Amino acid sequence: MSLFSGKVDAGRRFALVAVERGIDRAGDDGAELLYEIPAELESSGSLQSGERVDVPLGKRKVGGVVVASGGTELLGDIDPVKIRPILRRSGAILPNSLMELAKWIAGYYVCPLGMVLSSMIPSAVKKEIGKKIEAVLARSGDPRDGDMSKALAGLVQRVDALPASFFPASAEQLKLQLGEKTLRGIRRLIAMGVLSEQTRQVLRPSGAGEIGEHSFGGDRAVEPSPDQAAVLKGLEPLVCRDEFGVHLLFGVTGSGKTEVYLRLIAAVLKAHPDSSVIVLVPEIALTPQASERYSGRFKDLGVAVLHSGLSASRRHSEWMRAATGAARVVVGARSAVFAPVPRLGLILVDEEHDTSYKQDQLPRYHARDVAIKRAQIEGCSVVLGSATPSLETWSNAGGDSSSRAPAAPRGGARPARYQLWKLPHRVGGGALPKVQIVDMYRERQEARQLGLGDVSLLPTLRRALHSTLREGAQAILLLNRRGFATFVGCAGGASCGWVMSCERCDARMVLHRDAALRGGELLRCHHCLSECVVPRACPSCARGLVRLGAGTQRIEEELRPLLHELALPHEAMIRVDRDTMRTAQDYFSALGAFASGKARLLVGTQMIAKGLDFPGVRLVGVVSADTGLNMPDFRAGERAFQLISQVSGRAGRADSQGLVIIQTMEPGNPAIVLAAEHDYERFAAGELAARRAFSLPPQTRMARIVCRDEKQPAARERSAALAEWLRAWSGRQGGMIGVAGPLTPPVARVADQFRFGLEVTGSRAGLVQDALRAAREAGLLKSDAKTAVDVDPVSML
DNA sequence: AGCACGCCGACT
DNA sequence: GTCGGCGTGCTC
Repeated sequence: MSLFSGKVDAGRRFALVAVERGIDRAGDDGAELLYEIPAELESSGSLQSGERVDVPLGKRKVGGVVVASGGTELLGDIDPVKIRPILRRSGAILPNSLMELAKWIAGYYVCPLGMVLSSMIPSAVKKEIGKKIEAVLARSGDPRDGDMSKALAGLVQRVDALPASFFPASAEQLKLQLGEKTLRGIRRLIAMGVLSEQTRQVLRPSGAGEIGEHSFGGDRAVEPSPDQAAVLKGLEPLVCRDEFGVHLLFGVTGSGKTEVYLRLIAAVLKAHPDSSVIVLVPEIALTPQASERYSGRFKDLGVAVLHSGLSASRRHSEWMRAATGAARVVVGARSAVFAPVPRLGLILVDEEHDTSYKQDQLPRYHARDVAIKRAQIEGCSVVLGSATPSLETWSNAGGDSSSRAPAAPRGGARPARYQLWKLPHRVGGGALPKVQIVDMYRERQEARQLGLGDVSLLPTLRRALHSTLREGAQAILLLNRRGFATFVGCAGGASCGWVMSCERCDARMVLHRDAALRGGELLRCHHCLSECVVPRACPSCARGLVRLGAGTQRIEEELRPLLHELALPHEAMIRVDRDTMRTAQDYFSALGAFASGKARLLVGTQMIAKGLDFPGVRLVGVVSADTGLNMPDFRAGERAFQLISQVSGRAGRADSQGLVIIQTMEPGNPAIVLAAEHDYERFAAGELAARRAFSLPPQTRMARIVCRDEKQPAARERSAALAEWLRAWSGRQGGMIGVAGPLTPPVARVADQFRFGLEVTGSRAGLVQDALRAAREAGLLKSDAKTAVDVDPVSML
């Protein structure tokens, strides 16, 4: 250290950087690392909090985000020789509001800050994909003297006549603008010093991305229905007011929620000309159809669409358009909640109940709750929309008026109950579809008597399908199960009992029969994705095998003869599930074929239940409403209700009334009966009463901790130790926290990892937070490969 | 996440 | 003796 070190240190600048790796030093939430800012890095302005930088970490270079910058006061007790310099600023920058949001997410969802920040910025932006260096020309000085031809002098004059904003421009652009045939004159001007050569960075998006961008102008503002007008009259002034507020738009399928969204967006953008609006939709609903409505209506204000079908460079450019305010409407799935708009005017969360808003990897955030927190930070409104709101949202909106207990606010937001707005009727007076429940026990007997054998499509659905297709209308069949058969076992039944299960998971393997396999069969584990061939006979007793439990492939096979009978081509039926829809493009083209009428029958999993609006659909069949209903998850009933309601809503829009046929083994189950009666409110009231009786969410708040280990005892012991510690902690706090576990999950082993779960519950989110924070600070709890912390889980499996 | 350091079993 | 197993902890 030099004699002048004091003096030298005084000028040195340092930055705290949250690096992208999973550094989660327990206790003091100082997971950030200190780096020195080289003076030359700040020659073009000082380094601000929120800027993305590259820093050295060990022997590697990693990305990170500056959390704070300052002088020697940041040094603290860190050994100064360890401090290394920041390598580069990448240019991307997160506004302060997003930095604050990131810190909240890191705390609330138990995740290192660096990881949260990393997931806020799309990888295409981090990798700077599509960024090109382009040579450009700028107007620089007067011509050096010397003899100049008349023509050249004229060219200089014409260059000077161009508006200053035209520069910098590429030589090619300038040539076109000046009407020159060649670049010769321009080259002369460069040589004379009239123009100077520079470089600039441009974003050149390439590849897929046209989806949803060809604005046909197909959308036109329609006169609002009386329902819509009433909601808009009340809601518009509230969302235009510059303050935090949460609203639930509860509208039946086909009630025109989107038109309300569009008008709210227009109102906010008009009231605040510097603001932008974020629209969140479930990934699967982000179709060209849907995004076109936004692009069409707000063409002039700029619409950025972020969906999984985008090329990386397109994603980068869309993100930048949102960041610069070039696009004032941002439409996207979950992660679009982090769109770095300069000023946020409103967030819309469509299909608010959709579980795809919850990220199932770190950080395990819920985009709806993050949206609410962001709106609170930025002082704007959130409008949640759904025909089947999550019970969390419904109770926060006071929809369940029988509840006396004040609802806990989501995500630790300050206690602001949501305002409830209803759209109880379909637009144009269209009727909700007629729903018929089919008792599968009864109809299976009928099917056998008719000589149909063991089929999945029972007589009533079969007849309805036949007449619908014969009359030229379209039909949708839902079965929320992929593959051909979910059960492959010994034909000997109970006398042998052998079942084909996965070697690495405690789960049965699913039989797939794929066109890609040339009619061949394959067993696949849906948990670890391993595959194997089907044994010729039972390996235990050499008897034959049975294939039970139908999936979408079996339905497809059962339908082939029907298509044949109706002289419909092979392409008239499309199967839509994760096996056939590998890319967003597959999905878009399938929907295109159905929209054009080329396809008449759509068979699929829940992928087909969301956001599609095809007026030609007259029949919707739910092949088995019981799939999912028997899941060991307290939300199974809620899920089933939502799925049946959503898919039913696809039937009979516009003028014709639709028919929905629901096949079930439990024709009396409230989730099914009330979905058939389109009675969300009664379903919610009953379900909430049950949740209260069992102290389940939304009555309480929950966090789930899953310990994993390839050795079963190790997983159990870690889980038990954590449970014991949490119970002791809770005891010291007066027993405010409930701890259940270690619990064996329904699938106790996945990919040779044994799992044990804990459920931490409390009457308020803050209590659960306190418990998690205490465990984290005691060094017992950190999110890593062996421990998963899931706050407000949406799935208990 | 990498990648070091470090403390116990089978080899030249 | 030493080579190397992968458990634990650090990276400014």
